[in-house]
Amino acid sequence: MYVSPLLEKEPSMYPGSARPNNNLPVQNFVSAPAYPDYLGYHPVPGLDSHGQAAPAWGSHYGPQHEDWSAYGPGPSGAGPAAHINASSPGQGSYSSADYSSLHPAAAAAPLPPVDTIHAQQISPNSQRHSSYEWMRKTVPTNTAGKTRTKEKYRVVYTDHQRLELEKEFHCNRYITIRRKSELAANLGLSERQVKIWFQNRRAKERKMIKKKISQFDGSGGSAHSDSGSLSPNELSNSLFPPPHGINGLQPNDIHQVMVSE
DNA sequence: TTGTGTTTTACGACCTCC
DNA sequence: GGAGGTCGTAAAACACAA
Repeated sequence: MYVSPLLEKEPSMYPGSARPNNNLPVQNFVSAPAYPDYLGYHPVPGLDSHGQAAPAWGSHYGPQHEDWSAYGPGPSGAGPAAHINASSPGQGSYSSADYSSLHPAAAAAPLPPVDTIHAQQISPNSQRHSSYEWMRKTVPTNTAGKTRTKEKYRVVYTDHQRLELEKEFHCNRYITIRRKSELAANLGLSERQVKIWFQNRRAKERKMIKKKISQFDGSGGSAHSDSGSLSPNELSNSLFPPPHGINGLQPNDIHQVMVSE
């Protein structure tokens, strides 16, 4: 089973969904290859003993999405994030400058060389890291995971939690029951939280696709012809079809079967 | 410092599938 | 009926401009 080496180091980091003190040893993220660009994240087949080896991005879910580019430019050096990134090379930004789901060719292109990734990762380009500031340490003052129905409206997930969730999302848009359990256990989140995170993450992706499409439409770009008469939702669904068979095989499982054979 | 806009968690309503 | 899906929304967290 895939357990991040990082997670193994902190199996009980966060009881419940509690926001831990931000004394997270994020420096340890060096083992997370480098996420300046999720194109650079290739799931290692051996990482997941139950065959969760992530498929090539586009195999089941279509090409990667432009939103990965949103993870860059990362807080690499400036601003409040600097203090952690300086010591956590593995926590670079998720920048993917050229990446766009609307450009399948980009997804089909070979992965950028490591040097490129590294160059992006350490790029000082950090003018706007607001939206993706999650790479940095954030507010720590929560106690145990509290929700709207409890004492506190919401918690802020740690960088570590988000990173691992993003990694999983990068591999698979839809998480399997097993992986959900594993992630929840490893990250100190509830399975419900993991599920909702994925739901929200997909929603975010759809939103970004929609936005992208509207931009194309607005600019009268020829790209419109590619999606033809597809609505944003249709396009999104065609790229990332929802799984069928909730408790049965999901796309991930199907892939697992294919891989294992 | 404050106002504003965006992003992030979390939930409810409703739907589909088994 | 229960699980998970999307969609819409609330509100906290956050960044940034004035």
